[in-house]
Parts: sequence; structure tokens; C-alpha cells
Amino acid sequence: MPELPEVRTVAKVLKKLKNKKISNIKVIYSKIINPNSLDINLLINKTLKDINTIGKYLLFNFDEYILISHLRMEGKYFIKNKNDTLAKHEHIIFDFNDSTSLRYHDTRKFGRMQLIKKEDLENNSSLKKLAKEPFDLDKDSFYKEVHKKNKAIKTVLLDQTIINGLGNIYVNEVLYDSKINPLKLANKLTRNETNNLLDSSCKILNLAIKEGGTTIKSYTSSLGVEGNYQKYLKVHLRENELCEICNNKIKKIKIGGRSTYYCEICQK
DNA sequence: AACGAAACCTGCGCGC
DNA sequence: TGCGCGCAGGTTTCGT
Repeated sequence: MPELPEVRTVAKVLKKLKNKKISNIKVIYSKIINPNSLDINLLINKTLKDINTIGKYLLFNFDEYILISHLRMEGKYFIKNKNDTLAKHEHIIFDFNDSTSLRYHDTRKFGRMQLIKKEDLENNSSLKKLAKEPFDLDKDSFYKEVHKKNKAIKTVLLDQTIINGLGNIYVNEVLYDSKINPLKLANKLTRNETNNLLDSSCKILNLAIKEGGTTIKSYTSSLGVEGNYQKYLKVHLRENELCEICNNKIKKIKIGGRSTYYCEICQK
């Protein structure tokens, strides 16, 4: 599922678990847990204090620990009842001290979790290399970092160490909104173009957050992830449909192995 | 150092 | 109906 708006939406829903205490944990598929993680069972008898996000990462805060969770391609959380039978693709189960059971579900098993001590958050290897989210990103430093890259701007915008939170859908939409060709080399962009990319990123992500993210798979009915942004998509998944500005057909190509949708007339 | 490609997984839809 | 292939909202690791 997840780009920044979807992850924020998940966090918002999971906040209803705040102040509940974990009573039991079952790990069904252990590769979801990062090998560097502390023992996940340390969370038993701990109270979930809050849930926040950094980019596409979910942070479950306990008094002394933080559980870092990344959904990658298909990770989902379901809030169920303890008595509910184990569903297919449920890999990690957190039971709480009431009847609640939080289930981590992941068809492709790409998602990862890591339990750390709170004081190790700052130097966590996954988090510390991340750039700022577009809302906090400084225009000068963004221009400078983008300009170092001798590859397609599409690829650079997917790099979370350059800008944190965009994924394939929103990068396609941001490039369309900024009228920039996804194949254009990053080091050829003008200062004005990188400014526009940052503005479009904030605009699109803010609207997507407001709409609860994007839901593009019919079978997806994960709690909190029934987003509405799909009705705003201008290019993503719209191959051969007409650009609403110039009426030419939306093209689909591959860049860095990822499907890229764009209008070759409007995006220069 | 920087880049591209492969690896990690499962399920779905399509063409034959 | 069945099979093989390509495809999917991401990140890390490996090779050049």
C-alpha cells in the first residue's frame, strides 16, 4: 500500500490502540523482524503510548522502546478480536489486555519491523539516512541534492534520501503537476523546476492525506486504508486515456524498472 | 562514489 | 482449464 499519505492514514487509525497494554505476541513468519531487532517479546506488558510516522515508516512508541514498522509493498494492519482465527498472510500478532488483537498482514512478506530502545532512534541505520519530508525540505538543499544526480528525475524522486515520502504513484502525479518529463536528467533541472517539484509534492501529498490516501486494489479493505485520492489521479494507471490539459494520450514507459505514466506534450 | 540490476515474495490477469 | 509470463503503492544488496 504505502506511500506517505497511506502510512499517515494507517497511523491515524491505529491511534485507537493508544494506552492499551500488550499481553501476548505471536511471530508466525519471523523474517518480518529485522535481524538487528531487540527481542519483540520485550513488548509484552508494555503500554502503547502513541503512534507516529516518519516518511513511510510507522513508529509505535512505548515507554522505553520504539517499534519501527515499514509496510513496503503490501503490509497492512488489521484490528481484530483475539478470538478471531488466524487469517492467511497474518505474520505477526499483538494481543492486548482487552479483547483487541492487532494483526500484521503482508501477502508478499516484504515488510519489516525492528524493535529498538528509544534512545537509539536518532542513530537507527534505516531512519538516519532519510531526507526530510517535502513539507520540511529546504528549497536550496533540495536543488543542490537533486543536481548531484546524473539520472532520471523520476528515479531521484523515489530516493528517500533525497525527498522522503513519495512513491511510484505520487512521483508520477508530482511530475505531471510540475510539467516535467520523468526522463529528464536530474542535474539538468533548473532551480525553478526543483521549486515546482517541491511545491507540487506538498500540494499533492496534503490533498492525499486529507483524502485518506489512494486505494487502487479492489480487494484492499485494510482498516484505515480506504482512501479516495484515486479519483484525483491524472496520469497514474491512465495509459491511453487523454491528458485533461492537451487531450493527447497518456504514455506508459519503464524508468528504473518502475511503471511511469506521463504526458509527453505537457511534460518537457 | 554512483549507478543499474537483482533479490526479496505472492497473487492476479492476460494470452495461448 | 491450465500454464507461463508480466505486473504490483518499496528497499536493500550486489556487481560493475
